[in-house]
Amino acid sequence: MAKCIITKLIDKCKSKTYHHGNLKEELLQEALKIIQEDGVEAVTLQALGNRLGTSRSAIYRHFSSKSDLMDNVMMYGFESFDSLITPIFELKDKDVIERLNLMGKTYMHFAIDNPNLFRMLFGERYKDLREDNCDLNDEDQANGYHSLINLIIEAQEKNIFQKKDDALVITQTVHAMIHGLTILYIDGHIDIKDNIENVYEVLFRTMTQGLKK
Amino acid sequence: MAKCIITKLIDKCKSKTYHHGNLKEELLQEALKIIQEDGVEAVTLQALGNRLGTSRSAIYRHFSSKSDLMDNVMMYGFESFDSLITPIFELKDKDVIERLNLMGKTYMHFAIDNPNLFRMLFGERYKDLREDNCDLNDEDQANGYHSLINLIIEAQEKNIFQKKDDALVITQTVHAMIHGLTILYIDGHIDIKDNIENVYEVLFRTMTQGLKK
DNA sequence: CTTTAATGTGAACAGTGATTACTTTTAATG
DNA sequence: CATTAAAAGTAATCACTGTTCACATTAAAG
Repeated sequence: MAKCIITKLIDKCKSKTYHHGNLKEELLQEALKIIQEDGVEAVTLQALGNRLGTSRSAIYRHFSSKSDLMDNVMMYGFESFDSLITPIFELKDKDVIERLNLMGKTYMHFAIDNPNLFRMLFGERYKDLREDNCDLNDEDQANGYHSLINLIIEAQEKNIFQKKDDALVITQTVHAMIHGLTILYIDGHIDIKDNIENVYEVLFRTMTQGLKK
Repeated sequence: MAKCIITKLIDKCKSKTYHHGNLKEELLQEALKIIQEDGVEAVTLQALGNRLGTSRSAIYRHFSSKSDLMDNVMMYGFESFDSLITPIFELKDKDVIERLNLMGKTYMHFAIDNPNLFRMLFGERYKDLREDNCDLNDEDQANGYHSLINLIIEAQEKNIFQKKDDALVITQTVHAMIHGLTILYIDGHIDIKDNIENVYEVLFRTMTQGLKK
């Protein structure tokens, strides 16, 4: 009798089967939500357990450590980032500068929409990950960078950008410029009262002007 | 007798007076050292206590919290950063571009020499600090930024940089570009085999070229 | 001196990630 | 179908974190 009520309560709480179905997937999604809402430091095993109706140690049935879970979260993040960026390079009807501009704007707005995730993806942590887990490096970063390099090479071949500097170095220059504005903005080092779109426009114009043939 | 030996041991350990003299100052310096050596996350009250020969709770006689201590560490960091940057703007014998170039190089090399401190100073944390503690904002950042704006204005007045865009916006553009290269490099997103000085040179040339009259 | 204020300590507390022995549920096998 | 083996979740525990508080010690002021 008593057990019946308890069981019912548990059912209500979990609102699912007792073995929770796909806890692994939900852990990743919930971690992403917490990162979005309250930042990466708010992702705690307790918080995850509370929000998913499990104990905090349940995680260790699906990930070897919290670090392991966070690494998987980052892979999700990179996929979501890539799914925005990659299609841009396929827009062959738009000219090179337009595509580059769209890439830059998309890069910045992904960061504005997902500041905490962006910091995680492009911050220091990724460096450690590269050393241990080569999957991310080869697949995700190289993928995005490869497309960007090709865009720069195309610009050089069409005599829009100068050719005296190496395409890779120019690619790094372009990335650095756009990334700098992005990270300074989301970290609050550019005053809110200034129109970020305006600063972006000046930066992008300065960049393309400076790279011209 | 026994006490004598113990006292001697304690003296040997602490190698100073029992009331430690200037623990506040040493806490700040030691925290800076730990940040330099092992990163900001290695700064722990236990670690500080061990290295200075005190208990971890001794800190609370000098700072209201660890956060408070870290804020003071940041003020030290900003001072050290400013002492490198500010003199550059006074070199009136060098032309505007030279001063700007020196500023950019100094900015980047400060970060290369003190990556963990740099991340702390120009990362997300500072945003929170600005809201609470206005001292830092008004004194440090505004100070550095003010000098840079004046340099940009000088470049505009001498017809070296274009005048159609606002000096503040150009200043933010310049900062973003140099900061972007800097942070990408120290966070390991630019391959080590590439010569960072070379990428800097291309970036700086692109920037000044793009800002020309 | 004596008193008072400043400074350092050790024990406690709640929170963190992690490990362990244990239970429950699912799935596979005879 | 019943039994067994594997998978999945839990509670207790550990070492660590920052923080607080009652207490001890030292320095300074009266």
